[in-house]
Amino acid sequence: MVTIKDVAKRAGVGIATISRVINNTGSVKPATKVRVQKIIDEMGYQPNDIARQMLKQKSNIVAFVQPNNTHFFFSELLYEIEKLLYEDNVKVMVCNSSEELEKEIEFINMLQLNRVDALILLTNNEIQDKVKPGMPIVSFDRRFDGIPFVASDNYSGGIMAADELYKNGCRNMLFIGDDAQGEHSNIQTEVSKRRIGFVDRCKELRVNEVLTYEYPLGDYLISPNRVKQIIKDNPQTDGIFAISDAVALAVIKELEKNGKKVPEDVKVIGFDGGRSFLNLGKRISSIGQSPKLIGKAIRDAVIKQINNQKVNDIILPVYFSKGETV
Amino acid sequence: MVTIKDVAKRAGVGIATISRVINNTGSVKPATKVRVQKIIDEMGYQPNDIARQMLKQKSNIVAFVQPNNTHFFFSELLYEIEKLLYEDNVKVMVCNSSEELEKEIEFINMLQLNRVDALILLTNNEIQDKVKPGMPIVSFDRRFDGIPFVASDNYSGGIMAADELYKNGCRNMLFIGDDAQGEHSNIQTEVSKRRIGFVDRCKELRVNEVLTYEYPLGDYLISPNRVKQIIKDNPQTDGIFAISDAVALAVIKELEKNGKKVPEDVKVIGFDGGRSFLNLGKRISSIGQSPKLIGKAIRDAVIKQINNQKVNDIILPVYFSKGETV
DNA sequence: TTGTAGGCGTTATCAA
DNA sequence: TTGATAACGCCTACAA
Repeated sequence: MVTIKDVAKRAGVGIATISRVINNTGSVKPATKVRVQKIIDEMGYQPNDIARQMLKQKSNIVAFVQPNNTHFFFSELLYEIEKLLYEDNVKVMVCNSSEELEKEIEFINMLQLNRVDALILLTNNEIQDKVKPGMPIVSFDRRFDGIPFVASDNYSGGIMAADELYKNGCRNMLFIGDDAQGEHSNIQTEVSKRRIGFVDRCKELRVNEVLTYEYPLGDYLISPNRVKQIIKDNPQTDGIFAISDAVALAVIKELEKNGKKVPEDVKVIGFDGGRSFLNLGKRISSIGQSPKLIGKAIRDAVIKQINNQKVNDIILPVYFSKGETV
Repeated sequence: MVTIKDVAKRAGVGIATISRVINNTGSVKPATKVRVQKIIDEMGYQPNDIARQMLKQKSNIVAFVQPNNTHFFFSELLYEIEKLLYEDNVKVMVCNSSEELEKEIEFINMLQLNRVDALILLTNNEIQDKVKPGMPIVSFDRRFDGIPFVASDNYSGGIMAADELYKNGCRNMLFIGDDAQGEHSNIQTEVSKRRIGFVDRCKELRVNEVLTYEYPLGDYLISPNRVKQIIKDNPQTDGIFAISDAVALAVIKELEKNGKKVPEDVKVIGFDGGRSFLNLGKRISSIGQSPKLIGKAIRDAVIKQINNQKVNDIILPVYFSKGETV
């Protein structure tokens, strides 16, 4: 490896001069500058980033901690964030937790180790006591004391879903989602507001009934058997709001397998925007959230955290994306 | 930040002793060890990783350079690799090139900067002169002089596709893929072997004709208009092999929109394994490649590179995944 | 305009 | 069994 010393020796100047040239700081005699630059180019010298990190005690790396990078929405979000942070010369480290608490803790610990400057955290686990106020963390879709967070307006999304179904004639509503957002769970993510908004609005609309089904966490894709049973138990249901597009998909498939037509007999709305489908069938109707907006908000929050500036929580708008299942 | 010096001072010993305790190296009197450990715990001391990197001149980070992390197969691959490298205490940095040459060059330059120890490279650009032999790079699906590479057995995949279509009665074959793999392109990726294997086999099978259509690179999803034209121009076609599942999807949709039934009138096979579809329609038939196998091969190659060991090129088997489009 | 030297937080070598 | 010290490569006062 060629170091700043090597260049200095060859150029017959002190290392400070080399430093001044590569960083374009201080004052250097133009002639010297040119000569040094030429030698730098000849030798192919590039300053060692680790040494710079050492000095600043900053890695210029941010960890993106998520359950699984193959979930399409996370991929979209990661894509936007990486693109934005590239402009800030901040790199993104992917960290898949597989929902495992221990892995999450290890990833968070990278902050103490100075391995990363900040953390973008997507988790469903109960780790409030691991994320101490003041840590350079941005949480998505989940509130922790003292940690800035970014989320979609899930509550409005729930309302929107109820309105759309109602507008299209549904009167027997059903919500289906996972237990992390359950009424009885002690974990309360922002995502639970999808259900709450939906139920609140259904009540206002005075629909005949509103059922909520919740399944154990970890089952990202609800099991077909469970769905089948729900359908069987509730033959009168004509409008379903699913907590995600993936769940909506499972529900629609099972409905059709059991002789119900979508949207004729039952209308279904998912959540995320219906983009996750390289799809040969009908397009799913969905409450959409924008990776671009969210990515921008997270990027801004991360940069502010790194610069020790105050960060405010941010809630971003959602929209209805009409497909063919309503 | 609490440093090794702070601990040493508090413990009334030299920093070397603290170092020995945290690394469990050298010899330390048991009593001292216990006492020091207690102080470490009390102070919440954790060794600064940047300082360690400084000393070893190693970051324990690998860059995963890809066109776009929302492509499902890349996501799957990244997932496997991250999981494996986690066990080696090596982190993965996501780098989206968006197929831009300049970004790829910048990412490759992170090796010189010591920002990453190695690079996993997925590219369609002509950058042979940027990846010099000996650089700690592992290339996927693309050969570069002096750079170890990993790929699926694309040629066999092409043969498999031809065989499956033939077996199911197709006699008028068509291949559709992008130009990076084109006969006339000067860029030759391993992926082009899908077409070559397909065409070779079709000739052996003496089918009536084999057409190959190729569209400009960058169009990951071929445009519907182009597909429509191809279909219109070739009404006799009864078997199509698409270079990817995404392209197969576009083709099938357009076929059905134009009154052709799949698989009754035309059979279609894609490439990647048909897993990328959270799908409401028929499952796509596809030549599959295994992210697990490929991930393992890449991880091994990366670790060997970091340890300056010789790495051999690796070709991994593909398989036929039957869906409902053949 | 330039060079010298100190320091960032470790680990490793060498004496004691 | 220990501690002082010299790296690792860079930036930045401070002095010249």
